[in-house]
Amino acid sequence: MVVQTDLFGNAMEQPLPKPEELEKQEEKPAMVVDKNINNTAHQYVAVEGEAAIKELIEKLSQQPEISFDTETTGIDANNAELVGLSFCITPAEGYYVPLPADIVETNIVLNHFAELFNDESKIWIGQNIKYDLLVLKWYGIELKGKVFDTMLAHYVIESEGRRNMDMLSAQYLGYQPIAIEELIGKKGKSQGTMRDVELDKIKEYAAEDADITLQLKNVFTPQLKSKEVEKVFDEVESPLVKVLTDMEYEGVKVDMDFLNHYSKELETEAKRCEESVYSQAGVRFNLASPKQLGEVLFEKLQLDAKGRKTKGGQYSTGEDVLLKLSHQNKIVDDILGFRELTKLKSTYVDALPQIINKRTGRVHTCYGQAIAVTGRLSSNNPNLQNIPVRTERGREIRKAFIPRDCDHSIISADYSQIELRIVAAISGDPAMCDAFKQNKDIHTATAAKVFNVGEEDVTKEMRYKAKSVNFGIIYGQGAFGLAENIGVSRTEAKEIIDNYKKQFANIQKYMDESINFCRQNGYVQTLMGRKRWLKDINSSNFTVRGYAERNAINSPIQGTAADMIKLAMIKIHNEFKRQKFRSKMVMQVHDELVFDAHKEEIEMIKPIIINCMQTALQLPNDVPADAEIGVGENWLEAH
DNA sequence: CCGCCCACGC
DNA sequence: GACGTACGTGGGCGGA
Repeated sequence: MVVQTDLFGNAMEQPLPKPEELEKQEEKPAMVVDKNINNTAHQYVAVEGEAAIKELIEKLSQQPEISFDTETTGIDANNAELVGLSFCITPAEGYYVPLPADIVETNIVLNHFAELFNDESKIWIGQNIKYDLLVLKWYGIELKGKVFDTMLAHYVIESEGRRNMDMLSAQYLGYQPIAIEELIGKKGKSQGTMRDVELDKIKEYAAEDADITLQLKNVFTPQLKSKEVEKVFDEVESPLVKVLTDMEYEGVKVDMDFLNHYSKELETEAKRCEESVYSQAGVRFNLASPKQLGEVLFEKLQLDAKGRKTKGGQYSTGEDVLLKLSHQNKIVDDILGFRELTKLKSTYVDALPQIINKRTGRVHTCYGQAIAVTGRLSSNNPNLQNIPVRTERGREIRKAFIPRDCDHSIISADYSQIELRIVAAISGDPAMCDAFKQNKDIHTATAAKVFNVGEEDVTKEMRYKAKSVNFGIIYGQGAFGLAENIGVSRTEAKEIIDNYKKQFANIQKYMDESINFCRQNGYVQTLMGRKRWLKDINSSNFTVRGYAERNAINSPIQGTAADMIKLAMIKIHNEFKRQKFRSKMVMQVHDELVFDAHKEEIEMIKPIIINCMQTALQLPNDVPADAEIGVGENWLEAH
């Protein structure tokens, strides 16, 4: 890379691109993609009429494993209509069952499949099968057997990168599938739906999908074994699919009136901040534009001669930069106020009501199960994993997440300090393990060690600093970052860190071992054997290697926490089903689970939730996992 | 339409 | 002297 320097050869203050952007070249196995539907032998059959359908079902019922796919009218599973089903049990042979637009007629056809779908011994193979399960669930259909999701198989084999079917097919089969644009047109307003595609075309497309999925399954199965990721695939990701399907189906109720009211309040306050900024600046501009704001602050008002620049060449106007200017000019308070208020309004308060499902009056997030490289879930439409909690005005938004009716309450259960407990357990550090076994406040215990005082003499300041160090440890933070974070000199920060490493010697050892393991094996892994491959771990580039090293430290910690809560979710889901509770698990926020709980069941499910969370995954060195639980009439109250 | 900047969570 | 805290999603801006 080229380092930007000034006239004297000094590096300029300019953030570097993220290390992963530096070495973009992908080292994908070069497979020639020369196959497609036109040059590949195949037999795809449209199956219509009761007799033919029953004959197909008879054939399918003989098979232990069935690849299948749904064709629908849209990508939102909570609103999509079924257009057809495709099946494949032998490569290059596929079946497509069209379903009529008339819902009554469709249900008649689907009824024929009831017995097949109810067969607990079947394994259903799909690509992103959660989508299909969710669509079917809206039709009252539940597949009782196990699932094999090729997307999830690829996720545990290689957690980085994208994995849509077209890419997987090209990369692993050398086969270019029919593009969906050929059927419904290019993305945009004029795009049609699968409902309008003539049978001959949709038959080829749909059956091809099921066929490719089966072939991918055959490629991935031996790789799961050779890469030794069967455990996390079989015990974590595969059983989680149905849990997430049910959670997405349930959704969560959102108080629209509350949000609409709150929106007006935020509007008024934001306006006041905005006007105040303009009058202080002596000029009107678009305050929502960082570019314009930067010019006003650093050129017109001359707030700071050496304003930091972003990599786009603009003045940086992030919160940390502005806070350092706040002593120079009171305008900063109003700018930050405006930022907070408009962020809350546009991203949450105004967005959530728009995304409420008309059928259910609830929001149905979609969990990404094969996105985050560490093994965490992601959430979108809406993202329920970044609902504000830090500020007073932000927290208010949590009041909008409410139980389904007055017979229900919200329960929230969260792991306490789970990542630090994992650090203690994996490193086997005796001081830290003991602190958790004795259920001490970990940051106070850390502070006592680092500052060499009795626990009863730990001040708020010391605890705060120790908490920052603990946090930094998880992310492989250095002295610079710590100093920046807690507002001390780099020298003092370095002293704190050095003392920390002395007091918790095994943690340093763990970090070194993690990096060494990665250097030798090319990957790091979680307790469940979830792997992350770090190709840059031996890079000669300091920045690139440092990034990989931090990931080598952080990924097993964050990933083990992800394994643990996923296992807890599976346990809880199974137990709720077994006992036929009306209460439902409705959200996951990394270390927290939220329930729409029937009031009559609260006292029964509370110990079940806590117990499942605490025992989901036994940590080494007998470090206990601890979970806290609360009940309320909204998400904020339950916390 | 897409990249950038910023900000929210854990 | 450089380096500079992990993982995500999304809104608004501004240029193509």
